[in-house]
Amino acid sequence: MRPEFRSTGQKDLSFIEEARRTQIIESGIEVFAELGYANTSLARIAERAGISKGVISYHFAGKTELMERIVEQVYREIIEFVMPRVEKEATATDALRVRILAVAEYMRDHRAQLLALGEIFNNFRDPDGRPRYGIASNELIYEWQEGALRRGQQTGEFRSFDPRVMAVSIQGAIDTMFAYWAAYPDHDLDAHARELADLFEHAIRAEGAAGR
Amino acid sequence: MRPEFRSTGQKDLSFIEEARRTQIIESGIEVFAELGYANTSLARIAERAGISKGVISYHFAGKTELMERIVEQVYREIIEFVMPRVEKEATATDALRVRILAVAEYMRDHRAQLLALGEIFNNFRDPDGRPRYGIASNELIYEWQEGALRRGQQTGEFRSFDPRVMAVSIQGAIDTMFAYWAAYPDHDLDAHARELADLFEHAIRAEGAAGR
Amino acid sequence: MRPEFRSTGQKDLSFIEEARRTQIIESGIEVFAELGYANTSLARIAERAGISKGVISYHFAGKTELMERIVEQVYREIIEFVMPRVEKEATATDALRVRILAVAEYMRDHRAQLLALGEIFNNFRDPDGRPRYGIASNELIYEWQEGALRRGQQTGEFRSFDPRVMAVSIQGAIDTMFAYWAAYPDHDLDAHARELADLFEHAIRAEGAAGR
Amino acid sequence: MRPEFRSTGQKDLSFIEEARRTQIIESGIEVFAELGYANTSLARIAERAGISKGVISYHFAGKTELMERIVEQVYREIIEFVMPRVEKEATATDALRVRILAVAEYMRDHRAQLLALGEIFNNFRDPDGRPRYGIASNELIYEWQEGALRRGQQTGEFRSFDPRVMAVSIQGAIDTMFAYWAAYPDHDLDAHARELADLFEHAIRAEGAAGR
DNA sequence: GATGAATGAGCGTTCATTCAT
DNA sequence: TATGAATGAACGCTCATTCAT
Repeated sequence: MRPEFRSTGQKDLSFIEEARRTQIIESGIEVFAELGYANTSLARIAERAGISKGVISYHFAGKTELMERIVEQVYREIIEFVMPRVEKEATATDALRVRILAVAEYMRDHRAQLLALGEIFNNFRDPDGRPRYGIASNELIYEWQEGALRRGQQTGEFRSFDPRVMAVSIQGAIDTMFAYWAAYPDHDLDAHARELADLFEHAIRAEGAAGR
Repeated sequence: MRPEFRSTGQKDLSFIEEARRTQIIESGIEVFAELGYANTSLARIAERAGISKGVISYHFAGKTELMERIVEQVYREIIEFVMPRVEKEATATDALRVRILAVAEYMRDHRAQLLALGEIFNNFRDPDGRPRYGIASNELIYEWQEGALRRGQQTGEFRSFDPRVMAVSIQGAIDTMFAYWAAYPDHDLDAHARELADLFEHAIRAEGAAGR
Repeated sequence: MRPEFRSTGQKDLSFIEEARRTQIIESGIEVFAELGYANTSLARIAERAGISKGVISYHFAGKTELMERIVEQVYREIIEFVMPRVEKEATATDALRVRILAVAEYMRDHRAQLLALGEIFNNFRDPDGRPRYGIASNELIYEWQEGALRRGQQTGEFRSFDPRVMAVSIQGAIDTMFAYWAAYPDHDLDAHARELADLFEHAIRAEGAAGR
Repeated sequence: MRPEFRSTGQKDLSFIEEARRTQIIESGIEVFAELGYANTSLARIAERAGISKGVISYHFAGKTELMERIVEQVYREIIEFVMPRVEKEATATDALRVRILAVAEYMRDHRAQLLALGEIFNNFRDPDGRPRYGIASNELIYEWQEGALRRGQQTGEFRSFDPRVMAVSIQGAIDTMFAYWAAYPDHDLDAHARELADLFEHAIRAEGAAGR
């Protein structure tokens, strides 16, 4: 049994331990992405990683913890990629456009990560049957986007609309863009992203404002 | 075992047979909706229907066929509900608005059906691991919507944009509306639908056109 | 999945179902008796019964239910064998003697049953780690024996002593007799039982009373 | 790996080695007592001891040896506690009484030790499935007690009875006293022991002898 | 038409043990 | 001395499917 976390925190994870966990997480991402949630078993992940099945149970408390770590890691990666780019923008309009383009840019090199994230998000349930993640996990994103939209409305940049519905729709359009590209890898992701940015620019700008 | 071949086609399904299949499909929809794809087994569906497990295998070739029938039925219901309403509209703009509102109206009374459809769409895979449905199954919808958008562009009603991306985004926004409402049942679905209609009206109308 | 009990109760268990359950219970008794609690698995019980492993899970809710059924059945058998014999006796002294002899008689032909019962009694624990049975399950026996002893004291047949301690010790001596005989099958069980009856007769009779 | 052979015997166990073994044995006793045989794993013992799992395998040949050492130690402790007290008594009657009282006294402060001993005694089996200990391990005690009883019979102190059955029953009554008290910690252990001494005094004394 | 019964593969998990460091 | 890491077998259990009745 792997020792529990000690007082000094995660740093106590040895180099080897950390490497194995990373390896298992990456194999897990690949298998979730390729085979889907229902066909992903610890045995298959172990096989992919070239290790024995019990190793996963040694490094993770269970399948549950492995999935949580996958979600955590991918989520963090996305945010760390997207947020700095967005925060550089001056206007709310530009921030929204950059957000869409940045996510698309991240997608291009992290197809498996996002597929795995989706599989787990949509399917992982607690023992009582309730979704562990699901759309409710987007709450932080919704709130952040809502705030940005409200500010755009206050400056007069944006027209009047329900910021929550708009925030939800923006995220939905981004997710849909990914799903579409994931299904049709030849689809032009960047062009799609630019179209999406245009779409929402037209959708939210104040009535009198000129187009780009 | 139920005979495989019948000379006169579906009409040979006796009344009892048809009733059983309907009963099983409805129970299946409930279970998929409540427990999710990974927790839905034939045993649970049979339990819900109050029948023996073997009955399902008797009436359906397997879990696979049951899921296909569920998808078929729900899909057909939606189309039969939405299309007549859409086709009554004269302008492309109104048709889009009505489409969104009609789907929302359907959602209100068919939460389980749409949840089940989503579970199967997102998770059902062929033995080789490839998705059976997935976003590619929206192709017909995309093409229909694309055509409508193109016509709007030709009449000058709509601005210039990529009709495929717009069609995909419209469908994504509708799906997202459902997922959001399914997670937050107190959410005002009709208001959301109206906001969505406004959103896309602004997003697609020709530059000089007036708002509503 | 085996259907749940229905309103009309156990009689709904079909003949085959009942036969299989009996067969599995008997195989379970044999395996618990031979290999001990820790070495008894559903796989070994199935192997002994000559059936596939899953059959047990089909007929019993789990290992837990199987063990409960074994305990129930053996317990009931013992009581049904011993009680009628005891109740025929007139004096408390004779009743005690007959109880000991009757249990010994039962033991002779039900070694495996009693070994299995002991294994489960001593080892079966709830998920929280607390013993499911254990000595506390003897409470009914203790109370019954205690009552008989009290009556003997009231009639002046027995001397003064703590009836609970005596009841516990009688049961303990009987259990020990079984364990000793189970370990040394050549040991003379009947002679042991008679010695035990004498032992307790001397131990409990009123001071002035004559020996046998 | 720890060297197997040492020329000078046990004294070669370094102080640290001895301390570790003691620590592991004590943790093992606690875990066996609390969780029972089937739920006791080396991992849990190591966790209780606050050491890595491999350490146990380093200091003991395996789980087998650890259990043997636990049995040895507890057994020795009991004998060292009880025997000197018993040997001080002059009459066989008093020796028996003192034996019972002394064991009860030991129990009071060594509940875990005796529980662990019982778990291992009743469950530990050789790879071939046969009990390693079991009631047969009481042989030395039986013989010693048998001898004492025979001497009492020769001096005319005791009546005629089968000394082996009596010895087995005495030990059984003592074990049962412990089990009962272990299950009901509020039970008055000393009163129970005194009752037990009275019980056997009445059971074995020669017919004409007076009570206490 | 319908069922109860059975199967065998696969699941996540636990375990005692081994071994390089 | 001591450890972390890994292994592979076995565990209880669930599942879709098959089949005789």
